[in-house]
Amino acid sequence: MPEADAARVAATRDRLVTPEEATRLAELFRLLGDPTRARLLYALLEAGELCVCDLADAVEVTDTAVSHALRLLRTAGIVASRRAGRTIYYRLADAHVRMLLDLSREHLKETG
Amino acid sequence: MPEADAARVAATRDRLVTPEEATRLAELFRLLGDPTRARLLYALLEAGELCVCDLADAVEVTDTAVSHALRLLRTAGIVASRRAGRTIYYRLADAHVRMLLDLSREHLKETG
DNA sequence: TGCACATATGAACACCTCTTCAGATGTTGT
DNA sequence: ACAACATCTGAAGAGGTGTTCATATGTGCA
Repeated sequence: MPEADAARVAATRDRLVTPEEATRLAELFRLLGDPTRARLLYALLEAGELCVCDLADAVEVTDTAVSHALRLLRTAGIVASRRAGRTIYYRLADAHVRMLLDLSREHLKETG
Repeated sequence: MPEADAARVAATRDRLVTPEEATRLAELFRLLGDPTRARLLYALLEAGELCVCDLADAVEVTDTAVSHALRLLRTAGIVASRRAGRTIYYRLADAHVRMLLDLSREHLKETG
């Protein structure tokens, strides 16, 4: 039996996905897996920051539906918000989300 | 109907993914957004290749459920299969899928 | 050919999700 | 304080989804 390589062992353990983690990952994907929410997110990817009414306009759904959708995305940490007077601006929460959206677009482009 | 920043909305809508593309992207994410399917995919990410019965064992669901899940993933081009006798081995379809699964894990790790 | 095995399929049902409607909350300007 | 505005919230119904059960297909071996 070869000697244990601590770094490699740690790296290997990192790769293991527990049922709980998989469930949380599924939850993340599930939130992206709705046409309205997906369009909202890609709108934010392009625009950087938009308020609810602009998002409703861009995606062509009622502001109520947008508000409901954004609440799910916000509580999941996928988007973040900032208040300016009575309007509230939303943006993608972090670089990982942006990369995720970009990468999946690549996938679609190359696989048809 | 709330007021909207017309110029910004127009500029965003121009570069925006089309509703059709967003719908297809949502469809992709939706398929990843189920605990059973997610666990199957991450099992394949680790193992490389597994047959239906091994997947059922690993994820602890009936092989019928696995078969149903794999059909969705297969017709969507997320997994590919190979027959060896009466057993059928499944694997992730391409590098994009692998990157998508990896990247989302990163997101979860860093955002808690 | 006949049997056991691995996987696939179709229908049915319980469960969840998204949208809509009506109304509430919080903010700005007069 | 009031009215107009932007956003949020809760409830309810239509529609979609995943699992299960029973059965079918296809493969290898005797």
